[in-house]
Amino acid sequence: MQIKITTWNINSIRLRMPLVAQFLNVHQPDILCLQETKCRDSEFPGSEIRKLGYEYLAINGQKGYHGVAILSRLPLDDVDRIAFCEKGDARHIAASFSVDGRSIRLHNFYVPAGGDEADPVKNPKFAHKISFLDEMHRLAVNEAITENDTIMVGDFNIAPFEHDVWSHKALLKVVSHTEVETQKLKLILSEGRWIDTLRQFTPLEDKLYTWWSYRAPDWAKADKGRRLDHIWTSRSLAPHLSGIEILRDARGWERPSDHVPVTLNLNF
DNA sequence: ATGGCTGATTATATCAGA
Repeated sequence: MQIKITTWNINSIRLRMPLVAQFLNVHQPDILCLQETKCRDSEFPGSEIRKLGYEYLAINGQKGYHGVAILSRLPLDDVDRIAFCEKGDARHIAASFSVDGRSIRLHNFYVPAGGDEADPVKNPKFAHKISFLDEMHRLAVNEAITENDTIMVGDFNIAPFEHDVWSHKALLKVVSHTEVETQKLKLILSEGRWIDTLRQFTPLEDKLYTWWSYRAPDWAKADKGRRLDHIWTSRSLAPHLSGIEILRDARGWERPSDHVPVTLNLNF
């Protein structure tokens, strides 16, 4: 059987619920992981989502900022929310689902953006991002996670490789592509023996973006994108990976998010 | 031309995003 898992930074679930409904109806993922839902759990449009066939919801929201959620057609168990950096931010949610008789653990992250200046002394937001990555490292190299069927998705807010940004040279000092961030993310990737599935299916020398700034007058023409959204899997899932899709078209929808849906297909 | 825009907030300016 085939399973589709999508991650999408929605930048307000309440504002963009019509786009979510359109996406679910057309693309029919089994699981949709959202970031930047920007609302309390009590304000989350759960009944509308259930009517679309996504009966199982795991949400971790807060007022106005951040917020993550997992929408699923498959039953979800063992929901967990890790409070990274003890800030009270809603930036993580995990749940397990079953497919082909095996239990798969799914972690959904919203890594801090990190502010403007890539200096943890001058910029507390960048210090927070670094601390978050250090805590994420401890979690993601733990054998209890890496030696089991696990998927980590989300808006990691880091474009780790040269062709994950429109210009490597122009962005080396821009938060999301600085050396300290890309090295930390690559270390998690290698020490945890994760598979970076978007790059598994796209050569490193090909440009790959999932986000385009709102500020470009013509985002498609300028095409100054970055790959900030990720889907990583444990080694154990390697034989089951069948493809990825980045829905670039979604950036051109009416009142779009600045991120587009990113999907992994698995076969069991 | 990496902020030129966008979204949330008990708002009519400020913060955050990246």
